[in-house]
Amino acid sequence: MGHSIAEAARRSGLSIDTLRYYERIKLLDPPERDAAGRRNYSEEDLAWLAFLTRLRTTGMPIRRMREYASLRRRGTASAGRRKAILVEQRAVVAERIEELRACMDVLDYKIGNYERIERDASLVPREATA
Amino acid sequence: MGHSIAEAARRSGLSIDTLRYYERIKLLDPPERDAAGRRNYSEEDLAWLAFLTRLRTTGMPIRRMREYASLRRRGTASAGRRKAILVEQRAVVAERIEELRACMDVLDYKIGNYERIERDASLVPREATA
DNA sequence: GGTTGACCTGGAGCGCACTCCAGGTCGTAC
DNA sequence: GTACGACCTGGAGTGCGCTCCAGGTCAACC
Repeated sequence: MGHSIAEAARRSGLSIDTLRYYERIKLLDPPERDAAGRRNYSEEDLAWLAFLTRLRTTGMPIRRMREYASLRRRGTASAGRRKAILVEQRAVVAERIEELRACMDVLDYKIGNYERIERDASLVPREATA
Repeated sequence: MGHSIAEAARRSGLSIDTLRYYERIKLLDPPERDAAGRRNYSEEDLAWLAFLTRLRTTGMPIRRMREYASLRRRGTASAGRRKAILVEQRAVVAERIEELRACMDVLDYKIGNYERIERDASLVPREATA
């Protein structure tokens, strides 16, 4: 019923190697194994994986994700600490978005400059041939 | 008149080591030197450096920045190629912002869950003592 | 029963972007 | 004239997040 590592990789967008690596470093709890010792990921495993990849996308370092993962293992008592981590990360993301927006403005300005150069370049011949 | 490496570092927010490293890998043209062989950064050097750090903030890999830097050295003829790089990077940034926004929604959802847990936790005792 | 292919393990290797270090040279302040 | 601090060089080292590899097991299909 569960999912092979190949399928978990496909669904999460991570490589098979990365899945095993995440398990080694305790980001992922070891999934069930079938009779032959092959990993068998549950839907819950995949949901957790999906959340991890979100955290990764926000730029959260693995160290911090491990901290979150270990708190999760401790159950409800750690909910406050976990929430604090997410709230902090939310602030990090908000700031990052602002940074990127500022950089985008600079890019737009520079791109505008290049467009002006192009217009000038196409103007000169026109004047020359007028 | 120029700026020492310490001051260039302070103004750019990079470390002295990073400035020398950028020069080694040809991101930065070698600045002037004073009589004693010490680097002397011009305003123009600092402006270029400021732009580089913007590109870095957008997540552009050094490899690509080097490409841009080398085009710049070739002068006006390379303007089209340089513009193309910036336009592409603009798209990268726009996409990244969208990704981050999506992740922020997930974070908000999760944070909301934790808040619900907190409310429930403070509700139970109230009911118990009622 | 042999081949194939997906999976397993432990461990080495890699690319990136720095960061640090040893050992040396200058110029200024005492 | 010497102590100090800022700078210099070439090269080694670091931390992160994977990624790859050798050598092996196992189940299924021909």
